[in-house]
Amino acid sequence: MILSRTSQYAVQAMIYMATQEPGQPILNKDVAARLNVPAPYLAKILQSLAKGNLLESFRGRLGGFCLRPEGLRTSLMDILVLTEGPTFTKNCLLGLKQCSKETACPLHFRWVPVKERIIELLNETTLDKLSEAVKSGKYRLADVPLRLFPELDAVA
Amino acid sequence: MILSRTSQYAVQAMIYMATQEPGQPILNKDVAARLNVPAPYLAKILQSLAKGNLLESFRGRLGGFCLRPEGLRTSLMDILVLTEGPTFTKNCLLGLKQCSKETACPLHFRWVPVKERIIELLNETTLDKLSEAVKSGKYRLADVPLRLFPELDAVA
DNA sequence: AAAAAATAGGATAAAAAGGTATAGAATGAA
DNA sequence: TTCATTCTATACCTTTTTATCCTATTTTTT
Repeated sequence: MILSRTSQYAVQAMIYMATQEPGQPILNKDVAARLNVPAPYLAKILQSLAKGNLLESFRGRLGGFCLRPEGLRTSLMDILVLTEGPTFTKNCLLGLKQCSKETACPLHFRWVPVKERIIELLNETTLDKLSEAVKSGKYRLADVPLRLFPELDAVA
Repeated sequence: MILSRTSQYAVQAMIYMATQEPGQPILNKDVAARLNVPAPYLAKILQSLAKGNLLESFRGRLGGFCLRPEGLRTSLMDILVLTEGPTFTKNCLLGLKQCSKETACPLHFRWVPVKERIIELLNETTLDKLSEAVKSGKYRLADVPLRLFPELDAVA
């Protein structure tokens, strides 16, 4: 309804990274297996997250990706601005190039307060909260239940 | 942020139809000119709105599209269910196939109340309200100001 | 120094969305 | 009837998004 597949994968991956041991690089292919998404595609996404300074990347043996030191404070907004573009929450619902308080589309004043709620949610929802939720075991991050990949439990 | 271009055009077109004389067919090309969108593309959209019973269509001379008799009560949700598909507001933010109260993604309980607000907005916002807003002259429906198309004032 | 393991990056392929073109069918008027 | 007008239907093209593949390049281990 709101997010591209790229963004969905990015958020899932970031939450997963946040559940892992800090500072310990995690392999792209392990994240991909855990989330059940195509590894080469996910690699591109992780690379762009690294370019955007949300992840660190290390090449070579013992390489991989991991959160930056303060990564747990990353908000959903931080991620989505990278994956959806900087105007993510700025556009008119009807697609008008100019739509502001002065030159408004007929939906503008109805939409703005709802949009504010969305923005608030994206800003206040951070990886530490989300990773705690996942670690509690009450929430699932991917479609396939964990138990179907017992070989990954060791990695986790 | 939320709507496909097809949906944006559909909503714009429906609002425009609602500002017109009831029962009087309006030409696709006039709507396209007024909204400044490609006419052949808009034609497809209007046809699908007609198939979905939101518009009536008439062929031949004096033909065109117009709202159905009770069309002013059409809500944004009515339109978007047609253009975005019936699961428009039903999907998980993270794209999980299964995401409900029982098997929730970590965003679920944060997202649901915001989504409820969006759904409420879409359901309660109807064409009569929106067309009144446009007819008041305080809101604009398309990017190009009306004055640039004086030849359309007669049509309107 | 060489081998192995990992990301980086560019080229490419497939699918979906956006947009165009064309032929056909219905309607009203000359 | 015939013609212009308008929607209908289908096929097609283009662009964007999603996904894959292959070849560097970097780093660690041997």
